[in-house]
Amino acid sequence: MAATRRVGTQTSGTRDLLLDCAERLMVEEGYASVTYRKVAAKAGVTSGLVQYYFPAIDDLFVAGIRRANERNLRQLTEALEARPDDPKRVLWEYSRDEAATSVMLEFMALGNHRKSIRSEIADATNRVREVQLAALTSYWREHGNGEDPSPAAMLFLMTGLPKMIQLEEGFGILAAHEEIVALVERYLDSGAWGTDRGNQPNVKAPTKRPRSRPKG
Amino acid sequence: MAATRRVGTQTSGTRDLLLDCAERLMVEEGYASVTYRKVAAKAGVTSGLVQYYFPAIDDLFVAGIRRANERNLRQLTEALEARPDDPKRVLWEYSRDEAATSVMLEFMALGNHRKSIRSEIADATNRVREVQLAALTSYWREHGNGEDPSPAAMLFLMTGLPKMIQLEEGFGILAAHEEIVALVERYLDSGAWGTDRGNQPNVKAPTKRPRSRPKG
DNA sequence: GTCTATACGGCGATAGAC
DNA sequence: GTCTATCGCCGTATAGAC
Repeated sequence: MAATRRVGTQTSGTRDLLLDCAERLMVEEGYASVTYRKVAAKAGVTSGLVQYYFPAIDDLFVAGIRRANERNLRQLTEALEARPDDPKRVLWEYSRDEAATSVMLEFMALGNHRKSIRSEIADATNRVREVQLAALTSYWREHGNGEDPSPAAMLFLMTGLPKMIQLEEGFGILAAHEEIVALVERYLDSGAWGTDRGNQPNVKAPTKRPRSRPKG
Repeated sequence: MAATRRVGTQTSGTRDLLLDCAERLMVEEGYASVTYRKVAAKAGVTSGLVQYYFPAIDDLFVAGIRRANERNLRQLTEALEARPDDPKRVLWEYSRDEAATSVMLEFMALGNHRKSIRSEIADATNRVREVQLAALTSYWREHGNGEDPSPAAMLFLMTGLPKMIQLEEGFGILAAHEEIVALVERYLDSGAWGTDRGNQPNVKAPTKRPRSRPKG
């Protein structure tokens, strides 16, 4: 509601500038440093002006989540289209991107007790999930063998495990993360869950995961 | 360091009272409501007195994490001793406890940008993990068949999946949570990962998971 | 050792001046 | 559209009463 509000001209460069500054502050110092006063200082304006565009501080976060999610959706779609032969590997690698996950975890932490942010994250996640599930499902219809986990379960594993691993690693929690990763990658390489073709592990992709997805 | 500080007599009832009030505030309203002034009001003392026992607000959280972790460790040990025939099921059910997980997630959110809290959580988690891994490992030595995931990997799955599920559910993220749960429980019932005995799914435990572990 | 009183700067939010 | 002034709450520091 308030989140949808758009103050100023639609072409307002100021608004985008403020979002850029807020996003950089968030990445560099965490959400606790995203305050009206600090965003204003970074953008070279007064804090009142920031409040003009984002009447409540959560409006700023919600707008940031939306913008970042649009970026992610675009990138995900491209990655899926570029590699239609193995969507589950695409999702696994997509979810293992560190920058994007750390920002998502940051937002989740922030949303833990801020209703408007929490539901914005749910919406964003569900939109991404829709695309992911569609890709897995259509692949499953052609190649699935009826015994393995369903597309929805596969999706949870391919996207949930990397997030859990990164969450724990960020805290310094010891766990068999490398072993889990190796386990999944062996599974992906085996071509399981879609067995009518050999499913070579990599046509051209290296064995290393990407590390450079934009941080939003 | 500052966290180790102990002001007042060791038997100070005031200190424990303050920790109780802080914990209740945390559960009822979230960590954002755990402030010197609110804890003091709840305990019927001045905020200065709270500061006397916990010079920085994070000291209060750290002390709370420690106390809660001791409770959890005690309960986990009892549960493992009561059911030595299937430690992985004990860990699965232990990790599916909602109250304990939600408080842990609360602390993780809090620790996301508070160094002293983050490392206290890591310590607490690793201490619990040590006990869990020891139980799984000794079971694995007697019953394992050498092909399935290692004890450490099994531990990550049995404890990590429930946390991920609860994290997502708390946000309203749609995912195949029920299917994953069913999948794991079918796996547990099958007696896999320790196949020399039939491993009846339940000797006396009901199929429902516990819901009442103390919230720390 | 325990506890109170007070002050300071930073925060989100609001009302209103230009 | 832009910016200022002000409010109440926050964590923290300190001085001192009992």
